[in-house]
Amino acid sequence: MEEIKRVEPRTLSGFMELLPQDQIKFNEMLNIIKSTYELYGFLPQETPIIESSEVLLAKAGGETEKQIYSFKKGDKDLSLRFDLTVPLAKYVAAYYNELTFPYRRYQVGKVFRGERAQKGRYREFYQCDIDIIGDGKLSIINDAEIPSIIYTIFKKLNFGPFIIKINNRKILNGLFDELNIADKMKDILIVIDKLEKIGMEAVKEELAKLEVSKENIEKIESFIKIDGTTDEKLAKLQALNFESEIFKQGLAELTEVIKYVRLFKVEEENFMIDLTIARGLDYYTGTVYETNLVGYESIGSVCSGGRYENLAGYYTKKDLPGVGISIGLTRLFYNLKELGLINTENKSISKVDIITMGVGLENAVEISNILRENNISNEIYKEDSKVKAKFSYANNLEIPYVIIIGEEEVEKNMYTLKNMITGDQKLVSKDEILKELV
RNA sequence: GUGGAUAUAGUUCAGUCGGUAGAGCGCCAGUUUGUGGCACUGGAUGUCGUGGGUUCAAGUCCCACUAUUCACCCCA
Repeated sequence: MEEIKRVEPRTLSGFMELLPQDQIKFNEMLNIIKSTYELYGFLPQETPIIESSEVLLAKAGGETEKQIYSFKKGDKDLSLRFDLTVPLAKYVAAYYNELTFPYRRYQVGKVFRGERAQKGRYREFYQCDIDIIGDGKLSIINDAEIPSIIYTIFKKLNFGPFIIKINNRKILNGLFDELNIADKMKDILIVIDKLEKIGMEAVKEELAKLEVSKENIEKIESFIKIDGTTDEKLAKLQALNFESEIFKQGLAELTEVIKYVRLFKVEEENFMIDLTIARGLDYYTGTVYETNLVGYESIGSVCSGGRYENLAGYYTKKDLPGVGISIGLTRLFYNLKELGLINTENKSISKVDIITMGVGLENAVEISNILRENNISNEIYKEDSKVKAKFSYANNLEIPYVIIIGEEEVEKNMYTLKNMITGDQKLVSKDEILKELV
């Protein structure tokens, strides 16, 4: 006999693979997210995992380009999508004439980033995106609807308290205008974004490294330290009396967003204004969001997004403003599991396992069909194994009911229904089984 | 890309001063041939990541490689 060279069955670093009990839970979360998106009327959208590099890298550069998975097939330069926003931009530009605006779509899928894998950070991960794209204009009220969707999802996911942090980039831009340091804005925002992680002192040190004057550092500090209730923060921002037009506009937008967030019934304890969130991504131009799980801030934002003024500028002349968010489900799932917040009690999908004792396979198929017609998931154990093994199968997979069919049952045209949790069993008819299980 | 750590059974890990390998869980069998979980009894399982070096002797010490992992950068 030829010897088979065995290969170690390993999975690449940075790629999540789950056992069935975890996958069941993961899919439940996925379903909650998708169904909630649809509850808000968002349309489903799919785009290819592979795109032409030219299309995908149209607006990229820097980090994105370094992290993207690219390869050649023949003479074609191809890349794996690294987010769902760029494919959305391409899609909207390509089908502009066939879409109805404002275009509200959701897309859930895997994206790829070739960076060093790390705790909760994967090279392949799920993003669950929603975006609302306007044709030329898009009401600010859309920016208030987004937190309401996040709110509904995290309420349904039921992993404990969470808080949606809301800010507006224009307020920050206005501040930098006011301080005459708009040229360093991008670097400063990256530093401010790290506040929660490294603390105020370290932020001040980093700002000093960027050659921000002492006076301006103090102003930035007192600005991001603005505290109080949501309404108090708005009032304090107003009281700054900044001349900057962009600041005034940002504040007006934020005020409007807060008003409608309340109208959308997001509870006061589940949202706040956080003047420090800026997001590294440079395409956000207005409202920005981050969501944290209260008590588990260290895992970072589990859902972020914001408003961008021009989605598809690299693909079309059309002016397409949008607002959207993305839930990083792979990271969220990983962190929740690490924290023990995921209870993976379901090891199987079947509610019933049908076991035969030498005879009765025909009866088994028949009752299996009937159960399925009544929407009861079930399976037949078909292997010629010992009785013990048959029951162990149901037990290991924690299938709650077993139907046993043997000589006695076939003769009487009855079934033994066993409850695997209590251990009780009884001889019953088809009708009684349905009555018990439906 | 930069810096640290780790690699032993299916899995989680122990292995002292260098002296040819262990535990829990899981798996298999039995107590129980129409009954799983619990309990008890028994059993199987290893190129000690790969290659080289030191040594009478290496899982253990040294070197290289590979893989994994944590942090930084950046981000979900």
